[in-house]
Amino acid sequence: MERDKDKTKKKIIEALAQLLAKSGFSNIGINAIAREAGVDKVLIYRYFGGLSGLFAAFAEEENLFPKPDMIKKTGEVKLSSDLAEISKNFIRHYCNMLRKRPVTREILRWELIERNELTDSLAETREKQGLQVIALFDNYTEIDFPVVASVITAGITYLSLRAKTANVYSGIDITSDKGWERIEQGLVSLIDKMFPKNHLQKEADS
Amino acid sequence: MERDKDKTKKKIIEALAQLLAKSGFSNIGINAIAREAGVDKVLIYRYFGGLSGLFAAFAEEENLFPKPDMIKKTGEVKLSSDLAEISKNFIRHYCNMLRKRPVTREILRWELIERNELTDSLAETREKQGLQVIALFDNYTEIDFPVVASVITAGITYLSLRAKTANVYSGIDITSDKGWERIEQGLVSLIDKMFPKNHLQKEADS
DNA sequence: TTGACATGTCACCGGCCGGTGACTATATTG
DNA sequence: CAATATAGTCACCGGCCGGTGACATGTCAA
Repeated sequence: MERDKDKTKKKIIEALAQLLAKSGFSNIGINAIAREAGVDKVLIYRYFGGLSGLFAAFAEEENLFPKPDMIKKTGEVKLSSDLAEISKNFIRHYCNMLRKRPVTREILRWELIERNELTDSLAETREKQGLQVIALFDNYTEIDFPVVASVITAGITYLSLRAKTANVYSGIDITSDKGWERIEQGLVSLIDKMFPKNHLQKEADS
Repeated sequence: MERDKDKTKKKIIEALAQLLAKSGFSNIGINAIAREAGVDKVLIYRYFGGLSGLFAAFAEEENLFPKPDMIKKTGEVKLSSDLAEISKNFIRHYCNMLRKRPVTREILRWELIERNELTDSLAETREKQGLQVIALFDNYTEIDFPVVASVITAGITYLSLRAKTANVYSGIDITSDKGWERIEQGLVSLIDKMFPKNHLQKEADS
């Protein structure tokens, strides 16, 4: 008997992360978490008030959806470069972030099935950051930028989730680093098409 | 007692569709399906050999992922218009198809979680059709078209699934017809950017 | 030291699950 | 009519689930 409440709480929270990374949300339950943590399930009720409370604690604890570097701590956006560069950086950051965060992916997966304290919390931060970035493009009206940005990030999200149950999507390898470099690169050139530097230059390379 | 094997089989298959549309795949199980069909569960084992067999039968029965009109029955592709027009038509078809097919959406959702006879069957037809369309753009090398097409269709898929648990994605309304018209329109103008008719015309409207 | 409290253990409940064996009722065929 | 195959019913099993009450054990303060 360890008799250390804080340590036990931490063990439980880490067990949740472990379970998510290992087998996704489908097997998440009081029994499974307690088993994984090597702790009696009644403690989950006592310390967190059940699954919901544990989810809330987990959402606060972990850095599930880090802000891109371009968004400073103050929430201000670094405007050092043009819109195309901002877009490219965001895409690169988003791809890498998702690729190296299995737990975040599992929660995004979960989010498509049901809502709970965890998914809601993640969805909220994501929505806020998305709006923040999109706001930069307010005066760019040649295309419906919010729609395009939404579809592209949604597409990246989908492909990163799909990689768990498939290797290929429309011929694109979605499991290897190489495949993801191709995806990033392809999107980057799309961005260049969307934001032509100027018409003269465009005329020149034809 | 009805004593009509074929009718009972149909009842079971339809119960599966009903359940999927009603409450998604999470509640799918022998007991639930039998209950929904008003039939004893042992018949599912006898007639289909269990869930897997039922899934296979269901996949054959239903038209879960209809081909777009542009792909004729022979598999040939109608080349009546230019690449931009083909892309736009495909996007429109894909959005509408997903929006009006709750069962297909549920299976796509399922596909992100686990694999079974149903999800594999749907994934296969989808992959084939995707490659067929993308093949049309083989000689268009200005951008990595397969990547862009994959990300866009993946994005549409994600947003259509996400609409079950959220109303908004980066400020875009993803639940109403109006919101989806905006998404279609936004992508259509993106396509126009990707396939400029010619440089003279492009120069003219600036 | 002793009592009170916090921490952790254990056993049990009802409910749903997938799966199966034994049964009944109907239809068919000789 | 009788024998047999087929369609459908029913009861039961073990296992896992979420949830709870009763208990044991350690800690700390009066």
